[in-house]
Amino acid sequence: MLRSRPRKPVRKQPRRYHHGDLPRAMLQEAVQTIQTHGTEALTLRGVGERLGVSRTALYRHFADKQALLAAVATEGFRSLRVALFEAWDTGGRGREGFDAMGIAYVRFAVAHPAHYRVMFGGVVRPADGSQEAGDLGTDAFQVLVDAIVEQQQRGLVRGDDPRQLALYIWSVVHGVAMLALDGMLPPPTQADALVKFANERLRTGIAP
Amino acid sequence: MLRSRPRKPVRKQPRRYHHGDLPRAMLQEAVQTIQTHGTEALTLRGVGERLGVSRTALYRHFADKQALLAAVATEGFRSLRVALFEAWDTGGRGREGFDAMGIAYVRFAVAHPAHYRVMFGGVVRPADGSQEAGDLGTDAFQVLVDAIVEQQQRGLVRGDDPRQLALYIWSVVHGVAMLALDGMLPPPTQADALVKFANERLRTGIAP
DNA sequence: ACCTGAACACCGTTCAAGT
DNA sequence: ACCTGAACACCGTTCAAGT
Repeated sequence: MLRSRPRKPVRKQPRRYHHGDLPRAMLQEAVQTIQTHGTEALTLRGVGERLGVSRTALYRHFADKQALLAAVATEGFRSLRVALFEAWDTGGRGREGFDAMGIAYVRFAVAHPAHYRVMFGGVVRPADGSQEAGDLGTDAFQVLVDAIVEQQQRGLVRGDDPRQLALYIWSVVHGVAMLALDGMLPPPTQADALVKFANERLRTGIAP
Repeated sequence: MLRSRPRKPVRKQPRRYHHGDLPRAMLQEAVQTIQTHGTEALTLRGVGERLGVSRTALYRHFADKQALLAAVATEGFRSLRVALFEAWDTGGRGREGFDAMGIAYVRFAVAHPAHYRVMFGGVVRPADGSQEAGDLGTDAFQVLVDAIVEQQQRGLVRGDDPRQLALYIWSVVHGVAMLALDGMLPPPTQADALVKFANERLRTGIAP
């Protein structure tokens, strides 16, 4: 709608080979389709059509639709990892940066809801090519673990196992993100408010 | 596999009308199919076939596949609400019961992963008949809010807005559940361990 | 009212064939 | 190697017609 790029490029010339990086083009198309029209609107035939390529050409680069979705998930984890580290780093690598990380996490999910669901929606099975996605998920997770360790060294966080602390905190932001995506937090700014509240509770606990 | 019930009932008689509660039968079939073979294996044609009913008969009771999935989600929220209240109530409606609630929540998700994903996977859009599902989600949520209020009255929980506290705690258990479903917590017992840890952190906070 | 078969449009995927 | 059209099996959904 907001894009001026035409959906179906009209070819007056006879169909020619797609010179260039077709796998990358497919991935971009898939990500964009999911972002603007939802995952259920993603069809291999549509991707090929919009790229001016035959339907079966895609199978040269991705084993099947699952593999393409796995690549989409991988791309998402890569972006998420970058966003998290940036928030942590520019936030001063302390209490403030950590809070910024939480906000950045939820904002990423809210800004790319369908993409986020592909990353965590169970579409990517542990069986098929999701190992890469899992590793990248671990990479994003590692940013969180590192941030915790650094805070522990500064005496900002208690000395529990940083991996378990990270799992706990990931659970919180992931949970907030999912609730936001499911519309459980009516006003859109409510998500930020909940993250802020969650950050406070994470620090001081709920005991009176 | 473990069931002895035949997949495709053989009818030697000419097809007869399905006397009985077809909507309920459909819902049960859908829930069972999702539980045992995954959501992607759920097809209206298959449901009809297994029920000994024509494909189009289903449309008399559910507008479309989305509506059937919405009913599945509703059923899930109902079960979850029961499981949560039971854990809270038999746990003594105190600190122990509250911890039991958290464990019960995650166990429900782990025991019915596909069903849980239908409830929270965004399949049920806010647009179509998901209002009932949303209301039931609110019902399950209310159990949590009530538990918090009761603990506040007993001086077990600080006097914050119980609704926001409930959202926060729901985020935690929901996040743990999703991570467990995505296989981020390798050993299966790891989920229980994380919930236990989360329950502790919820009480005392992560500040040193 | 409730159910039926036939038909439509649309998928993912495969395959023999082209350059 | 990379791409193509045709074909196959399988969906969700609609519709005129039966009881």
